[in-house]
Amino acid sequence: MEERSRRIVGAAIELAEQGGFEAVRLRDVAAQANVALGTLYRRFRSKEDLLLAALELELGEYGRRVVSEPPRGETALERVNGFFEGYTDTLCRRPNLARALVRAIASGAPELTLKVASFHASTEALITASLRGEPAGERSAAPTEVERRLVQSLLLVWFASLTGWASGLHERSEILTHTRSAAELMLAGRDEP
Amino acid sequence: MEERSRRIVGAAIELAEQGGFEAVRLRDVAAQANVALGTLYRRFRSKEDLLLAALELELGEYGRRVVSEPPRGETALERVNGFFEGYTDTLCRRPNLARALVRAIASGAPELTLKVASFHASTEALITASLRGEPAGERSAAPTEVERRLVQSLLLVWFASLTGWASGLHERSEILTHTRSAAELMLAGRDEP
DNA sequence: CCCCTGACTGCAACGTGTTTCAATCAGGCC
DNA sequence: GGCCTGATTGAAACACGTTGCAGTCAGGGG
Repeated sequence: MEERSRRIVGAAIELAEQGGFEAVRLRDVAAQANVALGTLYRRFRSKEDLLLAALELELGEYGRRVVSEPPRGETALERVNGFFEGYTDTLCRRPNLARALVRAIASGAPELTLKVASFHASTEALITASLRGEPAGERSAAPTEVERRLVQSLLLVWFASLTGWASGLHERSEILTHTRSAAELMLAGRDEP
Repeated sequence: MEERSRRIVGAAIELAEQGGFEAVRLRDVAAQANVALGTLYRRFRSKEDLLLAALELELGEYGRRVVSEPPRGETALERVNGFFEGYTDTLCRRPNLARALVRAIASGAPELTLKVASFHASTEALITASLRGEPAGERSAAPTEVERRLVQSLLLVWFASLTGWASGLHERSEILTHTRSAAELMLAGRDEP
């Protein structure tokens, strides 16, 4: 990402961290990034688009680490739980920011579809890697049908629970409770290689 | 619901049906319901609140039917699938409207927390009734721990997939594919009474 | 019948996301 | 150096959710 864009995203992150979604007033973002409003709109299609870029920035680093070195653990269940724990913590460490980002990704604005899809896709890759306990990459085997369904279901549970937390439905800890409990139900009695 | 409120919600539904979330301009809603804008705001706290009321109106009838007479089927899996099929069809029959309602419920506006929680709670009751194949009510036994987790996970999968559909991530049919596949994974090998 | 209260109305105003536009600037190319 | 192109700026304007307010109305209690 180019320096000017990074500055804009950085400003958005700072504002979101302090006051959540509503505090990210685009005039303020532009001002804080020393940029005209028009420039912001040349680089980001909307407020949600900007926050989605922030989301990638926030989780990208962690994601790259997991791809090359998935969580350790004896069983698939432990590894998957470990992954979600780290992923969720990374995101939710700064709650105001996290809520703002989640709100953006859940907003359903049609111009975001592609970016949201790619976020989901890369999260699925991370879950798959954790499930298997081996790095993701060109050389890893394509997921089996069961793996795909499992991973998809886990992603959906995690994501719905995350948005539930973001809108005040439950505590942060329940994001993991929900995900864990789904993982247990689906992995019960499944063989380990 | 009082007649005037119903008229307002009705107007919102009509507009949403035609042009989705953005077409629900509150000035238009008020005009079409023959009501002043202030009246609308006396009765609904926000646009999302109004659409949430519309959601209840849309699904309430179907929900009441399911509570008293859950889907038939030999296995829990069949019954649960049957429920989600009906529930999803009822909602998604008018796609523009459905997308608008889903967008409202997923918006994460803090003033909606209570209503959203109650929507989730009643949906959980419907899933539980379908799982068991018996009517819900005062007299039914409290759910076991496993039932609770199962139902919760299914709700989350369905809900996340619904919002995914609403924001253009995938086809309507995949909402059921996802839910079914999670249900199969979680119900595999579970005993039937 | 009169009054009181609470809802309703019409309208103006505000805030913020988004768009537009003319003027300016920067940097590569001749 | 002069020029062309595309990005940037500053500022104004628009759309729509939301709020505030002064005036009106309805209907129930005295």
